[in-house]
Amino acid sequence: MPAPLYLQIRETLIDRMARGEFRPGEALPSEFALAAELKVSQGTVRKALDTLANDNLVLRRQGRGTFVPETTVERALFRFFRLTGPEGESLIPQPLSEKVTRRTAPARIAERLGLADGAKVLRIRRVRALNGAPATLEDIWLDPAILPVRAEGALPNALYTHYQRSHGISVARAEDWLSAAAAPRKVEKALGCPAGTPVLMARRDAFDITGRKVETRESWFLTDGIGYAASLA
Amino acid sequence: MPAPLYLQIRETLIDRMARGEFRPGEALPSEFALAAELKVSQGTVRKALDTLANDNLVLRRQGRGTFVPETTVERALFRFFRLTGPEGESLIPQPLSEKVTRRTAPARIAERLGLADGAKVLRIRRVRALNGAPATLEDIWLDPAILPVRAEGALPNALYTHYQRSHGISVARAEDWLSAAAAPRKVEKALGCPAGTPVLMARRDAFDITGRKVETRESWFLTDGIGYAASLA
DNA sequence: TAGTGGTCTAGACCACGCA
DNA sequence: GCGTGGTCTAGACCACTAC
Repeated sequence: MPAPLYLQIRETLIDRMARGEFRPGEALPSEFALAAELKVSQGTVRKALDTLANDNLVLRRQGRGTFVPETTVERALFRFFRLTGPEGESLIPQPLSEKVTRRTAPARIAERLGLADGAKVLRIRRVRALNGAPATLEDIWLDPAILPVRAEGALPNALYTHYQRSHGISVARAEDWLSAAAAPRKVEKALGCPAGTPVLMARRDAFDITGRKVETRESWFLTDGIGYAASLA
Repeated sequence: MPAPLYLQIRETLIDRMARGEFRPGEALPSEFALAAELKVSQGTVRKALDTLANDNLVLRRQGRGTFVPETTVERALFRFFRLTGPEGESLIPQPLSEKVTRRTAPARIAERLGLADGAKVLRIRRVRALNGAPATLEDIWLDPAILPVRAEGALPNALYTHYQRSHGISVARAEDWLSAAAAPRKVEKALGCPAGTPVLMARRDAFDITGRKVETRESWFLTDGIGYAASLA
């Protein structure tokens, strides 16, 4: 039994976005144009576009068109940066330091990125401040075959924007796994907190629009008046 | 400008579910029956039902009908209990102890429940085990005017099932706010962990289908091989 | 004014569950 | 076999945007 037409069209459109035929910020063809091209009714195209809009894979604006989302700094920060104040106020992280290194993947990282044992990967280690004080240490691990981030030159605060602009990779979805731990030594040093301070530890896998894993990271957060907001529906 | 028809119908259906006209586990009238009753086309009713299904407020099953979701134990546990093993394996909490008390609301709780300062509330304090060891302490705060949970008799493991069966309240949505802390004394005592153990602290507000806040809770989790799973789309 | 997505309708046929 | 929701089509009109 074949998948419904509208789901086939959905996949077609995802493919075309992924291979860069429709680029971030650009409008897709109109519903009628797509319907004519794909030889289905406009209603079927609409249903496909609705499911994409629902997953934040396209942006529909009445009177204007259907757009491939741009990973703007604001979007990246609000959608994928979940640390807020106690009443849910957004916080804006301030970069303090960052360093890109090429190294052999630790076993757990190689596994999470689906690479062979001993593969070379890139690690971005960065420290950011919240409310003026150093509060986050992030180790971001990348497969250079997918995201060959260059070590030279400062990276922007919103990494996902950089992935899209410089490497054509749009992060569409992420899965976080949170636990509490005593700050490891590297966190103590980076954030200047006392030995054994309880910190929020987050493991994240991030995926592009085709569902491919493009990043894995390990982050540590000082949660003094700060928390990770999650919504369950 | 009035809201679109299908949204008005959505609200009508939510109202009717909330006032118990359609009960959990029961089927709603068919699309055609609703269309005839509400004097709109079947397609419009369908669109309303689709938005409800999308928010998990109804359950659609081809060939059978559209159902008001029952908060089964499984559903409550999988949807609103987010602690998993490192690979995302679900864990099933085992109740160890629980106590319901009536007391004056602490200021922060009164505020979160929208009650006057000094109002009387119910507190359920319970301890549960994961993987065989005590791992969670939960303080659940209720407005007795909404959820007059009785102190006598054991409560089921899945509280939200109890809210629905015994009080007609269906929890539809929750917002969690997570931070890390050194275990407070009550957590040390309840879970038997050493002083100062880092624990995951979760603040939750839970809402019914009409959007009314029906519960607030504060939980502490030992995260040894355990984490809180969150999905960002 | 022209073109876009948003709403609403009407009707056909399909896939599924059940008696 | 019948009733349900799921898919697909066709067409009308509205609301918003751009020119």
